[in-house]
Amino acid sequence: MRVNQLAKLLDITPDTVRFYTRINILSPVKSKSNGYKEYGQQDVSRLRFVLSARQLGFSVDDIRQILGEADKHESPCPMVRRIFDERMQEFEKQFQEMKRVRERMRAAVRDWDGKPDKEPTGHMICHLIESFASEHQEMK
Amino acid sequence: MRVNQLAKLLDITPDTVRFYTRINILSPVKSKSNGYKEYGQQDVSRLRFVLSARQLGFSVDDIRQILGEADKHESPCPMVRRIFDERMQEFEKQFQEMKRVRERMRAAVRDWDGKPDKEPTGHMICHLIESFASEHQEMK
DNA sequence: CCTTGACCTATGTCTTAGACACAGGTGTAT
DNA sequence: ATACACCTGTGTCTAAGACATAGGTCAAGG
Repeated sequence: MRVNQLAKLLDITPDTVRFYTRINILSPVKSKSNGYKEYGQQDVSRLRFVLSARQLGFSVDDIRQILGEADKHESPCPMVRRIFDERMQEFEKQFQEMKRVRERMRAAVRDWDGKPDKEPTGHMICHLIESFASEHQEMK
Repeated sequence: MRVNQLAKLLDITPDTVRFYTRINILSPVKSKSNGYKEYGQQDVSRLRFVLSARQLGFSVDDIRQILGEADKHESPCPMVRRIFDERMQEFEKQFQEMKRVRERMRAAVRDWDGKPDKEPTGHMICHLIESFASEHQEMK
């Protein structure tokens, strides 16, 4: 099984497969005849695992550690729980930040709807952005 | 005014100021005596503008274009409105994706709460992740 | 046998918006 | 003169792939 076939099987791009190969999460064998990488069943299930973990917010580096633990025949579950708590906290923080930005963007749409365009002056670059900023948040 | 002082004034890190300097958004003059960069009032207002635009979801490259337009004494407002619509669409898409991930993470917490840890087997790396994945989404 | 053309491959570089590490400079107190 | 805290510019690094490039493979057709 070569890179393209594996990618299609799991509905990802060949570049993603190549990426995981490059960082040694997948270990295909190099064909002697043409240098192409041949992926086996082991790679398929490893990659499936990687994709599942990515969907849950684990970083690629997290996954590397988890795989390393499993490769030593030790249960990765405690590590998984611990890392997951961290990632979830970080994710929540980012999510709340995105919610704030989203509200700000929506407020800008409302604010700009009736306003005209203007030429830049010596102390104004774009009055839309600058007047919105001075109205909607404290500047120093 | 040097990098640290400017950073403190606008409540950002010196590295951020250096970054905008490196990409020529800010243009301090190099002191002949010690090679330090001296920022002027122009840089302060430019940087203030950059920060306001960043808060609204514009990319640094967007801001570069907007500044370029204003530097040519043309109104950047039409460009600003156009780019903003794009960014808002992209942002919304990302936001919805994050909402989905967030729900998935919460479901995983509930799912894992009662489950025990397990040793990895030949076809299971971490049963928490893998059983969650097979229950909660279609795999191929 | 050769050649076209479609498709495939591995490798190297690029991306964002700064953060970090480093080596050395400045300036004040001793 | 020296010790020390703080400051500076420059160079490198980050995450998770996407993209560009140069070349290889293989079946259809001449």
